[in-house]
Amino acid sequence: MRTTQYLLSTLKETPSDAEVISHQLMLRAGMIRKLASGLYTWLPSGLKVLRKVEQIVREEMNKAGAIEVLMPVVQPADLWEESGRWEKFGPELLRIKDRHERPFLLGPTHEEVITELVRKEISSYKQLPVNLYQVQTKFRDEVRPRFGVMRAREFLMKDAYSFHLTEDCLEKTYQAMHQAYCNIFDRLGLEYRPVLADTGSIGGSTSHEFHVLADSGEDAIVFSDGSDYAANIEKAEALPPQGERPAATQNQEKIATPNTHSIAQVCERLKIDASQTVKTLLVVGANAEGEEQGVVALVVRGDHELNEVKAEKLENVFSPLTMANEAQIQQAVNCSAGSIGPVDLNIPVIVDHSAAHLADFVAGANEDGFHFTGLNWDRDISHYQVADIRNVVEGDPSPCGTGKLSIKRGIEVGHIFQLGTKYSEAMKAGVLTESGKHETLTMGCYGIGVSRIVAAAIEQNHDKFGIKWPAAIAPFQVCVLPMNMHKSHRIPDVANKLYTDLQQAGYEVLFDDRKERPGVMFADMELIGVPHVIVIGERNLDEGLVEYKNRQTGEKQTIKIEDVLSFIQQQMV
RNA sequence: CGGUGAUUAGCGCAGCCUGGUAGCGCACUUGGUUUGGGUCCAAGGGGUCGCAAGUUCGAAUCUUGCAUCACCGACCA
Repeated sequence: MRTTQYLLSTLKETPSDAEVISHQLMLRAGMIRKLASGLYTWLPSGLKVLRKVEQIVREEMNKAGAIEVLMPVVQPADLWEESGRWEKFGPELLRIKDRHERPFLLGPTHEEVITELVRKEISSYKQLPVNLYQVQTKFRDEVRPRFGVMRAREFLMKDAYSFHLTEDCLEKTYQAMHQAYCNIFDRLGLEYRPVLADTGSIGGSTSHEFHVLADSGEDAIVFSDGSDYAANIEKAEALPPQGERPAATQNQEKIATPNTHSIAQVCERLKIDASQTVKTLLVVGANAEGEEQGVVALVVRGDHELNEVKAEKLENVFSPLTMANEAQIQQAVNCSAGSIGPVDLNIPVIVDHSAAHLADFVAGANEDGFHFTGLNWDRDISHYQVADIRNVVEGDPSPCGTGKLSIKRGIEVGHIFQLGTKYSEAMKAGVLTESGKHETLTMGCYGIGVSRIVAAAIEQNHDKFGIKWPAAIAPFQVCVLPMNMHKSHRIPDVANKLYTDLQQAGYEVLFDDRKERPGVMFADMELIGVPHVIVIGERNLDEGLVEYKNRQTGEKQTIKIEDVLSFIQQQMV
């Protein structure tokens, strides 16, 4: 491709609303342009990368025995009413009506559609198992789209759905998908980890997420240093502290702490560590039917954080987890949020293991401007339950029993679930077994965020000059940069020949034939991240040489013109 | 959905307080200059100042409403 015939669209300045590096570089390198909040146009270079990721995903899915289909983006509401998600899905689901006022939606996912397909097309156990996938545009009306295509409203996703008669069979396909995902991320050349994950609102039993490791990642991933245990922090269990709780040595004492609302302020005033305090959070409670009812107090150590996923799984806590509002707090404890404590509450109190292990601790007195010191469980606070409701922290013992936990950031790029019968039951998808009995299908589902991978790859592979594409997904493999081409005949002759030769050898070559200064060319090619750069200048031409520069390593060397093709071939291996 | 802020040329911004001919840098066009790391000089094109209403002789500027966008938080298969 000649740059003069191409839409290069690089930017010198960084657009002000791009926060993360991948978003900035994708805009600057001319890969994407924003159309509206969370909606992006893919420009030629961006699309080339997107298609490469897509193709690798497709090849590995096919290799793993999955079969490609393509389902509509627009889906009829009645299917979602059948599965119950028309009601359950929040405002993230974009609902639309057609000209006949019939309700439809833009698909954020395709469980309903695939289950509808399978219940019609598959009727015998002989047709099982089957694993169907598509690469399709999804739409989720995110409350707050951000970070470019990393969290866009419209995005490209590969989603696969498998159907089985037995759990064992599902397990096999699940393992095959796990392996396929590892193959995909290996081929993409990204540093990634599969981690244990929460199944979230989708339900089901086993689930793994695949994370690309990057400091800018939105998820916290925990690792054991003594085993290969890895989990999303949402899922990682905090083990109860070892040994007996220390004995009480202090008496309960109420002290005045005016204008002291946060744990940090309390610690400052009392000259104590946050780990000797507890914080008490009020959340909306739930009755036996899971409907909103009253408020519940959740108590964690002052230096710990509430784990919302764990909390909303508790029976008497409303899901999704909702913090009590000011009116509810006033009604329940008659003080403001900064002064709540577990003493003498007439609402359910759920205490984290670590908080329940404290002796002589500090907490709010349920009276504005006062705290208790010297508190002790059972002696001062009687009615409470103990549960795991906090996030693990660096150095906690690993739940697998070996090693200590460390925490890294990750970008979720894949998620695989064993769904079970949640959708097949609601939508009556089953087959006749060998014995002629009707049996409900067991499902798995497997997603990969294709467009998100592009951003994640940049987060992990860039420097101050621009993108450093992994070989497998670079938009071009080689670029040919003639220095001051218009001033001589020799240079365009050599450049044109190299361009043609490399192209004929099957490489995607970007030939910068613009009448630009060298600096502009270098800067643009580094920004776009072309891995192999050939520079043709008068300087080396007398000796029949051109310069080669490797984008990844930054190494430069001169090579003979007639060796360029074989040299590049060598570099690609 | 709450809090904050923004909206002026393709991009980044100034002007607004104190109403009076709409500006700067980059980009773009033309000519020259320079030529192995984002040259320099000159000339030029491009804006119903987010939308609507109001105040005023006169509104980018003051008032009100609306819209869009962003950041923080909540939210999130």
